[in-house]
Amino acid sequence: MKYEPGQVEAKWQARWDDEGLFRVTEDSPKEKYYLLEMFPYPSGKIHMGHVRNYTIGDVVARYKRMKGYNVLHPMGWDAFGMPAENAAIENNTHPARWTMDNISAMKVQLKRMGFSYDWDRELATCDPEYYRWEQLIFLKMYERGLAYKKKTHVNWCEKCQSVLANEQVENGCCWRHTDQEVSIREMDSWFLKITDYAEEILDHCDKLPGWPQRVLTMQRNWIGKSHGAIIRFPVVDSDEVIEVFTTRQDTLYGATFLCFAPEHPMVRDLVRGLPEEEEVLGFIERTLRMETHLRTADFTVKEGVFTGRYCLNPVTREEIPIYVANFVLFDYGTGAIMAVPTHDQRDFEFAKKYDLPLRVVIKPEDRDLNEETMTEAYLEEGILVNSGPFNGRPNLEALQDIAEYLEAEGMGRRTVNYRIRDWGISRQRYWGAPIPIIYCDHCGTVPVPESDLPVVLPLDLDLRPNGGSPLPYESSFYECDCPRCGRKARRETDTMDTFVESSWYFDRYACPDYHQGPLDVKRVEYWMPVDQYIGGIEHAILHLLYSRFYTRVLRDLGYLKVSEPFTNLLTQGMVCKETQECPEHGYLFPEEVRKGRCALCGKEIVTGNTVKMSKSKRNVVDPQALVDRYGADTVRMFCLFAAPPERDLEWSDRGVEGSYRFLNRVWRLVMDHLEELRGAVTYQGDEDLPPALRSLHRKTHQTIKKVTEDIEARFHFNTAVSAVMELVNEIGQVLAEPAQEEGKTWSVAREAVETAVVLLSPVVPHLCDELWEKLGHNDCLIDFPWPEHREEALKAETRLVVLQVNGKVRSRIEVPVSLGEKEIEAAALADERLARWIADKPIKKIIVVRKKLVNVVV
RNA sequence: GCCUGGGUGGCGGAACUGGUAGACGCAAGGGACUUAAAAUCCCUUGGGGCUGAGUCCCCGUGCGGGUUCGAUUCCCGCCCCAGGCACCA
Repeated sequence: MKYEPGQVEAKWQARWDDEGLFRVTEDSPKEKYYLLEMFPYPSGKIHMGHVRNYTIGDVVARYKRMKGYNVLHPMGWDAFGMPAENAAIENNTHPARWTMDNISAMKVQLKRMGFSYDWDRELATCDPEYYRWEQLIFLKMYERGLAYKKKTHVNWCEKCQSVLANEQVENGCCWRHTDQEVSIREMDSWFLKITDYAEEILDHCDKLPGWPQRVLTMQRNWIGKSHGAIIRFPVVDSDEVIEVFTTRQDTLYGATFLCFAPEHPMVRDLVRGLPEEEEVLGFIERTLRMETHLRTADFTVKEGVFTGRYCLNPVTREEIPIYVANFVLFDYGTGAIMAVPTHDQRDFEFAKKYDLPLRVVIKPEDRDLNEETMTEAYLEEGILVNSGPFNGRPNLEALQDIAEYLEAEGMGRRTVNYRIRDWGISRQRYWGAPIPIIYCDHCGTVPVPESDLPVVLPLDLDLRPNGGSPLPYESSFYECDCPRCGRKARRETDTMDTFVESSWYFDRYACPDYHQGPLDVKRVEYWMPVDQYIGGIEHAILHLLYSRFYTRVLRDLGYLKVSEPFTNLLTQGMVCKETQECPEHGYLFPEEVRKGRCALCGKEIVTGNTVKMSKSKRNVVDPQALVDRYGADTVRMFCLFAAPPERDLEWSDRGVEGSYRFLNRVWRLVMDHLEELRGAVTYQGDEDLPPALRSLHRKTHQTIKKVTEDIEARFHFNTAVSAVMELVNEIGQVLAEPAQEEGKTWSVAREAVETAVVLLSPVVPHLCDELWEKLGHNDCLIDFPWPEHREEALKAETRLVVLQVNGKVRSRIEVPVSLGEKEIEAAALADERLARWIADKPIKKIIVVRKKLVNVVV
């Protein structure tokens, strides 16, 4: 009987479905285990990245279930977003239609992969039953001041016709349209106050031992906490005071000028009516037209313009000039800096360019610095000079004292500054959750009453061909009555960033059918936190940081008991493949290449580097085609076998063949000996065995131990699969040789074969369930307890000891396990080959490593 | 520039706490079976050396040093690749 993956897989998928095998409830006596993979955006087809992510998750889910946990393994759809709008415009369809069609198609594909999801908990974020609760949460955040509106300079993507959070800008371009430069616009936007939670989120980075260190490091750097001071510089001939943030108040006596960021609103007031006004405003306009990214880049020349105004250095009482400079960031600190050219390289370059004064205030212990001859800023530690009462003090020591002095004198205050900014969530897009706010000429900004939720996104309207949102043009949507005064009012037409939906979907999985509120506190308390979260490394900051923020907000709103959403995090690497390029036709899809030549023109193709699979490079493999050809089990196995999950996976068609061959081998191993195996009683370790069988029995239990450890401790499925391959190889060898004791042979073989099938079942569940049934079992393997190795079976009579002379391997001997160190040493010295190497050289030292190695130093 | 990973055969990778480098798989070559092919099975496969082809010798984990009886593993310096961040005051 041939292995027919198509038939086997259809049979078992139908059976799992019929039995509702993966449905879970909260009333199980078993301990809960919440396993989650990042939900997909319904783009139309699953890609290799999905397959890899969800296969890793499925193995863990099935393994944990077999280990006796009540496993929640849900799946849903991150269903709002711009691609739906773009596709809708292109294909003359509706985003809702496009999205729902994609969901159906991808659901079929996911089911075809045999993933063990509880589909009863499926949710789509574009469903009003989902986003109504998101709107409610927004209102509660608004009540608490966690959602607010402010004018900001925002990143604007022309293609999206939408604002991008700073975090969504990549290389100065939109993170979705990497060829679209981001420009700066002033706009009124809604923000969520993630900064209120920055300290807690940062602090708890230390309490996430189940997260990869590098993700935590990235998040810590993103939050960017620094201690410093805000120092007040009074403006000459004015009541105004300029506040600057600095972490280097120790250099305050050396501050010889001050710089504003071009965006700073104070600048316009300061220059009003001055002869410098025109030049300053011109400079600001020119500078702002450059994107922040480029403007502040390392290689950009530091430029600025004098405002014509001066302020007082609060400690030296000197009048110092005020500049506007391109390198000062408006969003960091106060948007203005004190410039200390002697001890900051940027300030130094600026001062040299505009011939501004320098004053050294820190000197190295062993020499003096000269302002006239310095060629760069002195950044090291040293002793304070020219610093009034602080002269002679080491600069780091004086940091605190100077801050206290400033506070005492009313010149400033100590402060903690964060790099992270509040989360801008306003999007001028259609396909998103409406922000539940109404603007009334009389009452101002009025929240939509809870009883009026959800504010439903209207579906029956025409999209605008240029890509902008139709909502501001749809009077039936924006026209409304003010909930306070009843007069005509206008509804907010911005929708929310889709990261809002993905910041709490994992909570909703606990109670997707709950209608009395966003979350059923009891059920959420049962499931949360997620025990294991699995997804791509590309979400290391944004999604994961927002989710950590949202979890705390929901906790403070009383919906959640936990602070951290994800106890353990596994970030998997990318799926890569080499590119293929035709000199004439450019990048080619794999199916456009025939025997190393372009299918279109016959020219020889050039094989390029191995890079992340992407449509633009055309180095993509469609999982569906592979599943059709080899079956889901083969695809699953290859994804796991080719590399450990955290590493990038290099795609190899040959490797897939290899996985398919192995599954065929397992199939034949069982089917070729089915009668004998079924007739045998599984060996229980209770009888004496001849050496070959004892070895197989030992291998069986070694494999159990190895596979369990590989999955449990480090998710190294590649080595787990290797271990089972070794076991299968050894079974094959034993069965190939003529057996001495038939009965015992089949008995031990049955134990080995069944073990291999059970251990492989999380990886290739269809094949294993089929073989399991053939072997005479009725239940699906997911309800079979994961095996435990028998310590007794691992024991051997002899062991290999490596013999070295001066650290080089010269011989190997088998010794009885019972031998002590002294006896092993004696056995080593008795070895002929070793003796040849020692010869008559005097033995200086003998090192015996417990049960492994003897090293003779001569 | 900074931060974080990584560099091991023809290829993907293994070696878990400093103890046999290259498990397992792929590819390649040879052989068996077959009219033939596919499939399957068996053997060889890091490089080099050798009147005694041996459970032989030398070299070998990016490069150069070091610690150690012993280093892919630890330390110092350097090179390269990938990802992230960047005038952070």
